[in-house]
Amino acid sequence: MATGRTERPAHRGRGIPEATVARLPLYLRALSALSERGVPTVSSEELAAAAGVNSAKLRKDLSYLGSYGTRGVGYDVEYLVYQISRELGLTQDWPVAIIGIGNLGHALANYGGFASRGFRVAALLDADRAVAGQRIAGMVVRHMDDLEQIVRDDHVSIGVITTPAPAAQGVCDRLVAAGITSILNFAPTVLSVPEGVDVRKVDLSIELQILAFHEQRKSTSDGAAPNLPPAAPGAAASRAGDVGGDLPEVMPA
Amino acid sequence: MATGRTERPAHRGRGIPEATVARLPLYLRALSALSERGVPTVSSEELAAAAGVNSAKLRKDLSYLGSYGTRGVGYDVEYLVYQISRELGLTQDWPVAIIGIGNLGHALANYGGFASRGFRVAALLDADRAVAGQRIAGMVVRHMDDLEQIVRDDHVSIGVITTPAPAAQGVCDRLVAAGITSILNFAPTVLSVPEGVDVRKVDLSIELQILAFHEQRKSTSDGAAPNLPPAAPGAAASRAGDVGGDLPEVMPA
DNA sequence: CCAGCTTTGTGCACACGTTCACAAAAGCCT
DNA sequence: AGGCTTTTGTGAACGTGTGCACAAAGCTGG
Repeated sequence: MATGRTERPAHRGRGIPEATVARLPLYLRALSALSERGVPTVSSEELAAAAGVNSAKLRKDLSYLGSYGTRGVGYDVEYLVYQISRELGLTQDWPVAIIGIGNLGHALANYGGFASRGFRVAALLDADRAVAGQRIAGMVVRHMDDLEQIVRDDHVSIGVITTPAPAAQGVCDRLVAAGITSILNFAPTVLSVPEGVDVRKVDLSIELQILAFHEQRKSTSDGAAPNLPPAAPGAAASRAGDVGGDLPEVMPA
Repeated sequence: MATGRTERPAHRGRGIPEATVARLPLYLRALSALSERGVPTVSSEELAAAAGVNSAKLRKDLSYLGSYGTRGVGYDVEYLVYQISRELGLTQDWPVAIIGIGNLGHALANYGGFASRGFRVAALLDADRAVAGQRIAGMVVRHMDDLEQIVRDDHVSIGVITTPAPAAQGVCDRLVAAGITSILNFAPTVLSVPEGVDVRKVDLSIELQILAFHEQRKSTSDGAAPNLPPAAPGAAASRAGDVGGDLPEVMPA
């Protein structure tokens, strides 16, 4: 969505659909597991099951990468691991900086899943001078003042923001100014960035709210009557007067 | 996707598109900020900017909830906060259990964002008896043995899995057996669940890989030549023999 | 009470994503 | 060598999501 290349005819040649890109890591993980078990080849049906998608989708996804795979046999596991890794850019090193060493930043610094697949935690930073200087996961936490220098010297290419929400935009701006063009944001805020910078968001609270929505649906449709009379259309207008009233408690009655 | 109601004509009446549901929490957050600043009304243009979406999309999203909003004026902030909250099911209490108190589970237990909006951490569980019994975030960690009883007694409705990957499916199965139908999974595994159970996945490693993909694109299209000669079609077949070779290092040459 | 301005709600067209279903390719067995 | 089986790769139909553009609705000022 942030990647608005002007001239993209379709997805012929080098254009892989965004939805496909988002699934490649899933396939890669399943393939890695097969590889470790020494499985030499896998069919689209088996791999799809392992990745939790349907097989037609998997085949179409893989077809964007090229015509790997052998009809009547399946896909060579090792070869496909390599092709997907290369496509995702995992054959190179991606130094990552984590900014904001609170509970979450601390956990991420220690998180094993980070280290695998070319992602290397190159630096930990915090704005609090009491935190900077501490050793975490074998690294010394640096102070925010050194951000620009660290990005430059360590060739940091991805910034992970785990600060409190109010600080996130400021940190983001500094990262962008320092040349970072890929940001993973854990702070519950919308970050605004210039064209060409990719931001991905991980938001716990949003995920829970989506779950709650579906959960509510389940319980209201199973037996209990939907807890709202459709509230005559036009109610918004007739009610627009009582601004400032504590509607949340009043309306539902 | 998991919600496969047989008869859903379109989105008239009570059917809100999934994409819209995913954005409602965003709007809600923006609205809450406005509410705290005492702003009484907001236009679709302003709210859209605050939520980082375009205004037509926002209006269409809100129109699924009903015809709140007043032409020529905008939306009443408080009223809309309430309507979205109700639609998402946030007017009720959602007790959450966190299973797996490692780095991440520990961080989540202390995470403030959890507590807001009706989500309440009702229990922390771990399979390790050395962890069970510890006090974290003011709660005593319970042992996995008590899972079923805790779910029942505390009316837990959402399970958060923060165990290592190999343990996740087993925990998931026990949660489902105990009656949980909403799961937030942080373990890097595909969980298989019966129909009717919703699973949402938060996967750090996948997000990083997607960023890496785009980052790679940026650098290869800026100047440097694409680092692969298209590798004659049919190569997969001719190469299918050398299984077991360390292709990853060999192929790129 | 009317004219003009603002802003919502939505019909429509288009883009993107998913799934079906099948021809083409490859291996295998007799 | 030829037919049978398996499985890929993809054309085509369908469904979902996005964005434009505008009519309808409401407010305000004269």
